[in-house]
Amino acid sequence: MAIAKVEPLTTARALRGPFDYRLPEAMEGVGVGTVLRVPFGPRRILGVIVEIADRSDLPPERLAEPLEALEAGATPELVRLGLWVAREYCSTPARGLALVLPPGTGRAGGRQRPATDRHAELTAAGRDALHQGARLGAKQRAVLEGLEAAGGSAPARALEAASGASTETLRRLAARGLVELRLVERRRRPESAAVGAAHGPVTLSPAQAAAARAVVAAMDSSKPGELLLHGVTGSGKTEVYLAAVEAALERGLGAIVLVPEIGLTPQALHRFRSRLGEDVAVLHSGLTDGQRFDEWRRLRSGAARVCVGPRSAIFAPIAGLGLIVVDEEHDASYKQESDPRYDARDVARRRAAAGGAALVLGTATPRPETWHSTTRLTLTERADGRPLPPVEVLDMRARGGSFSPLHPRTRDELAALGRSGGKAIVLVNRRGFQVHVSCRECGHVWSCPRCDVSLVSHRSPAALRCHHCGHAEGLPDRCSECGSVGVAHHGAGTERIAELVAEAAGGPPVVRLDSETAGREGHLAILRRFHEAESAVLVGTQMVAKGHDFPDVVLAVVIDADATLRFPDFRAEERAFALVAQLAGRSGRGPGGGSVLVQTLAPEAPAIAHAARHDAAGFVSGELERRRALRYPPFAHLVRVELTSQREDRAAAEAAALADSLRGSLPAGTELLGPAPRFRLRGRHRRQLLLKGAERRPLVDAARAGVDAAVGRRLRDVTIAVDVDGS
DNA sequence: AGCACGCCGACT
DNA sequence: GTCGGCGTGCTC
Repeated sequence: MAIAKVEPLTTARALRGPFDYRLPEAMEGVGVGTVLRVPFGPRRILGVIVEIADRSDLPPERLAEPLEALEAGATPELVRLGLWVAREYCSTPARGLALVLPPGTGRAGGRQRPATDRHAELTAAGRDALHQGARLGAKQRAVLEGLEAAGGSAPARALEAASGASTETLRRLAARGLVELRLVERRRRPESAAVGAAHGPVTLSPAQAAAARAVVAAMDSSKPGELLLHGVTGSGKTEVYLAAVEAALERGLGAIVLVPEIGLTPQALHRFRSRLGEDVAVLHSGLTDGQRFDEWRRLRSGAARVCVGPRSAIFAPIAGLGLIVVDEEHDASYKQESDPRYDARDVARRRAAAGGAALVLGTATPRPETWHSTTRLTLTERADGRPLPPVEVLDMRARGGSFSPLHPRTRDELAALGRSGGKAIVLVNRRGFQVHVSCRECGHVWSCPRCDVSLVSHRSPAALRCHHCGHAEGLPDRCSECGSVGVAHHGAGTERIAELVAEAAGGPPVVRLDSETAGREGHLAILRRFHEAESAVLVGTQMVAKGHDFPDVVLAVVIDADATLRFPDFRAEERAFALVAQLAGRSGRGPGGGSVLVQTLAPEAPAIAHAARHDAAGFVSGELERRRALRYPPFAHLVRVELTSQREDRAAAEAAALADSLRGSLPAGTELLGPAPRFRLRGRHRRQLLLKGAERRPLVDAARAGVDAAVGRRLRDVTIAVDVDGS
């Protein structure tokens, strides 16, 4: 008797599967990864088969049979991967498995099915009727003629439109056996950018060709391993990926290409599509549910063998993977910030190792961890042969009473741009440039009612907004505490910087790109506006430094480059370095060359100084020394356990209880820090515990044991999430 | 998580 | 007497 071990798809931490079900003989094609609808107590729920066994520990009379098997499910390999994610990040099997199932599975009303069109097909009898003068109505004749002209088969909708016939006409013809009506699957195809001529492979430079050969050699070896493709901005890493993906396809293997969330522009997609055609499927948040489901199925069935997408595309259902590429591997969007808090780069490493695929991590600004542990391939030149632009560091300290956020050199360069044309990008490091509002009389600061942060002042539309939860309220005209009418604004926001930039540059239009304008107009529409302008300045936050390539940018400016450094985060240094280096790489990609200005209060900080010299190797080796000295990853590991609740006392009590139970079972050499309060977010009070130790495995095991014990005590209204080596 | 069961107080 | 509060246990 076949027994299916089924993990129920509920969000509950307390529900511990798997549960055994008896598989009836009649249920065919069922195996590990199949999604079943099963009776569960008085309810019916969905579950995933995680194992097929030939016996159960339970007496047969207690076993129930599944009600139904869903058509689309995951592969056994992906079930293992999903369960691994659940364990590794101390989540639940259901949440790990949800990542590898068809999109929408288990969500209320989210279950997708293929879209179909009714098609009519001319039968032999229909052809005879048409030519041998059978009795036919005018509309019936028109339909049959239309069908014959279309080669014998056509969508019913088109026939009806062309002949003026109704659905009823077709149904009558079908009843007489003159046509056959069938449902034909229709693919809901994601939109692609305007299609130009499919450009074939470009000629690779010697360095690109050598890198591609190394990737292919790895793919062909019995133990492919991992490679870091460290190429300066503009060195043509994408061409190396494309060559490697083509090699994988030639070998009958599949590939996954991960890109940062914001990097998945239609242009980037189009490049893969025009080169690899229908072999490419895309999975990203901009698709409709139907499109996502159809793309998933194309991968599952093998109709597409390459998946391009953000973080979650690491779970693409591709059998026979030969290659995984992580483009811009330093990008923070590879980390999921909700439970399970997985890191797609670590999942990629796991999947590549388990499936015998090669892993390529590409970037101009490698993370210290990757640099430390991965064989390097290097592209030192830009693909067009142009030099990297010179970077000038502007010291913003002690500027003789001038408090303009723009350095005089910045103003001069913008003015020069205004006179001679061309484009500039100005990156406003958001963290240093938010405007908060306080009372001049009593010092009252306007803050979010649901989060413990100050509200940020916006001018158009005028409002105070919370950047964490989206709360918005009108600008105050008097203090809610003391009634004073003196309300002070502190700091200069992106709006203010954009005004100052427009002033300095004179003529050219200023295009603002931040989360606010992107939400209103759309990120791509704004970039397009900038792209199409003759001369313009793009002013905005982090997103101006990502995922695009404008050849006519001659000036890049970073405002307050070190703001990132002033935050207590062990990744602050690498983030500041990447930010400046990535933005610097946007300038001077055209014949006119370019320059970069970096405004900072910390010109000597290693992250700034190395970025100014385009010296990634120097930065990373120094940063690794610092990490070693301070015992940070990759030389030690951090596991963060976060407890949240609407009720502060519950969060505090559970955090204290969890700390107690952890203290009793900590591996030797492990530190436990906390519980520490974290600022309230979206109305939820938070407490955090931090485990620090030399080895990752015992830390994760201890955290999981602690979480399981807490669940055993009943968490009620407290939720727990575990973050491994995050920040 | 749901849902049933059961054991207690405060209403018609 | 019984309606309903939520603490406890169970789901193959």
